[in-house]
Amino acid sequence: MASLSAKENTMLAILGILTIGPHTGYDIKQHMEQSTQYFWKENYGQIYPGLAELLKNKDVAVRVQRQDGKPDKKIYSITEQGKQLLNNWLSQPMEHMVMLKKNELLLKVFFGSNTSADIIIGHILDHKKKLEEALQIFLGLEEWLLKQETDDPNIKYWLITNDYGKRQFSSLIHWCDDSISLLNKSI
Amino acid sequence: MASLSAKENTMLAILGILTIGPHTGYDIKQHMEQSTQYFWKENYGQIYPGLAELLKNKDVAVRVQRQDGKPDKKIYSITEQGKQLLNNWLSQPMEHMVMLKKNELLLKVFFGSNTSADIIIGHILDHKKKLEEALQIFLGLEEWLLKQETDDPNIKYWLITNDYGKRQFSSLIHWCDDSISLLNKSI
DNA sequence: GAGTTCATGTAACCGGTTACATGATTAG
DNA sequence: CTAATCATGTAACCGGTTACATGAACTC
Repeated sequence: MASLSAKENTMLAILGILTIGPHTGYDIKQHMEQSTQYFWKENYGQIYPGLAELLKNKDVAVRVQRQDGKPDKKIYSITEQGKQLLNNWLSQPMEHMVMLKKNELLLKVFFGSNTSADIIIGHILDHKKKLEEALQIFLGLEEWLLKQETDDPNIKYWLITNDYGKRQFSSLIHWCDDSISLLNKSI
Repeated sequence: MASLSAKENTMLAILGILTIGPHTGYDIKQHMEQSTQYFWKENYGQIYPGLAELLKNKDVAVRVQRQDGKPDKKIYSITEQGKQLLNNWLSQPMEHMVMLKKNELLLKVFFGSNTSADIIIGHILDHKKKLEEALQIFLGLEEWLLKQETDDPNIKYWLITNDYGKRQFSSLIHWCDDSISLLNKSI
């Protein structure tokens, strides 16, 4: 079980997807876009080299499926060793700080006194619209997850991660409303 | 008013800080760590080159203050042209998506079925502790802001950005509690 | 005909982070 | 005696994003 350093989390995210079932590199990206997209996403520039290194370390295995007209499919699956690696990573504590992503909206609001309140209100309204659209996706996903077989041990965890986004976005929609009325009051 | 491209937001963040008053590069970092740290932070590797380019474009001006024992202080202030640039940026719409930062905690929770519930509960508890500490900072900052002169037009905007963090973190603390009890139920 | 989907992969670019270099003063 | 603070700046590293290359099949 060689250490991974560097692109570590990328590779663990790939390994995680492979616990669900065998995937091609292409599939992995598609899968992430449907499930983990709002907190984790990789692009091909990371996935293909990541898979190559996982293969080199024997944490995954490949089966090549011939196709014509398209490049051959390389279907990857997780090995026992890969499962151990994932398991070890899962139990490792994280020293990540609680820090938000760089947020351009907040940067503009923070310096809002340098322009008119209406402009800031406009930005917040735009943001609210996007939050509401995103919230719909979480609600749709929740509904879908609740319909699935209850004996799949993943469902519980997937509902929890979905709930994280749901709550966060709901509270931010309220922030938009309250901030707008606060700014309107003082015009 | 030359276009900035690239490191654009970094430079606008610097310009924004300079609307509050003249600052050295060193001060700007300190200032960001106290005020915008949870949604915007730059390091010297960006601030010093950023200031150099802003100076080249005449969006800021410098005054050098001799010091002995330390490098001379370069005190930057925003020019009229810089104010126009900032103002223009403030009114520009953003096409940022609503997307969270890559979140290692959620990645582990998402793949939680590959380990024991206790381990995931442990991670969530660790996270909760950090959220609570961060929330205290927001509450402290809010208290301080409310004590300031009410005629400073910045205060209102700073309270709003602070509130963003406050709400987000509060709702996530609840998520921690609810997720833990959900995971405990099924052990 | 143009654009999207499937499917692989590489190369270049670009920005953010860390480490290094310098060096006096003050606090523990 | 060590570490932190003030104060500037550069260089190297590293990872993430975008674009490119290839090419058949299918949809609009």
